Amino acid sequence: MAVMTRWLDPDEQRTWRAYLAASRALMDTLDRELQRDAGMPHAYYELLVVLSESPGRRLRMSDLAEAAGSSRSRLSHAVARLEAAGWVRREECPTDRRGQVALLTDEGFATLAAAAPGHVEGVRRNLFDALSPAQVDQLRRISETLAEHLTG
Amino acid sequence: MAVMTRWLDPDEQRTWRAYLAASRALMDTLDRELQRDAGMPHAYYELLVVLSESPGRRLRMSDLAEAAGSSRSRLSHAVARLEAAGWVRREECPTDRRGQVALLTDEGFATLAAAAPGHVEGVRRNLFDALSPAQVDQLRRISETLAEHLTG
DNA sequence: CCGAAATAGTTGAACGCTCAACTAAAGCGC
DNA sequence: GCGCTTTAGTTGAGCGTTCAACTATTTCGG
Repeated sequence: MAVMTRWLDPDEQRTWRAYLAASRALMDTLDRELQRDAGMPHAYYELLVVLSESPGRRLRMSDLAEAAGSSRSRLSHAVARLEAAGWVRREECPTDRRGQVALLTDEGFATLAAAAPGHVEGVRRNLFDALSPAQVDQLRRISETLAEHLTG
Repeated sequence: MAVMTRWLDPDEQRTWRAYLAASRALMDTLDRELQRDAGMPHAYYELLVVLSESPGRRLRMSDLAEAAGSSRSRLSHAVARLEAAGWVRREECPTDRRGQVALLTDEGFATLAAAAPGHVEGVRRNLFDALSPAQVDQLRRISETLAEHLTG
């Protein structure tokens, strides 16, 4: 059964290629800055942010994985690294003996607090400074739609 | 010298988090699909696309790196893999004895041709189908601005 | 020309992610 | 209560990327 491929039209092509170039450049830049200034990749920074905003600075592994859009395996490996760095600790979950709770340490919080200003500056410089307020609004709507479409 | 951090306002926060969630979900999905259907990550697919569109299906390593937004090191490793898979060959550059030319093989072209319809469908399903034509246009302008801002 | 600096590309180690396989504990059906 | 299935999380192998160090060639200043 030969189904015709709906190829991308020229506008879609341009959009897709520009999107790829921009998002790769943006994430590469932020990742490099964060690695240089805080000694961690952006994905780890995000985990610390989520933990820092959770009540008691702690979260079940599954909840942390979901909040960060991470697979369980990825999170296990990541938390192992973060624990080795002294930024996160694991504790047994009191209500489910299968469970583990990841907990941001004071040292982890301090590291995050030290890294945050530089990182926010980076996000500003590399993303928001280049866009008009209207474009920021458009990007928010587009991203929320896509996130919903992809994960919801 | 204490410089106040220009923190993100709530709208920027929302935008940034939605963008992160969406772009990660999108690339993860496309990467998984391409790995499953074509046995290669998205980054390698992009390299084959660039080569397939170049005159003689060949490009200097540096030019390929730039066209794909890749570091030289990344490209060296990638081309080594692609060569082992039989999809790319390396040749000496006739005009510069330091240089190498990467060349898409017939087998590489066939693999790309086989993978393309499924991948394009994936891009459509996961990206364009969720957006209105106006949003596609907005995303194109935003991405082109950002790509320019980040690399230009 | 000649030496210094720039450019092209590769390499290996360290690290992060994916995938599949695994252990252990809940939950569910009857 | 007793299996069966589902859920929580970990593990190790394999792969892709980064970074710094390295070789080889070319370019440029004088």
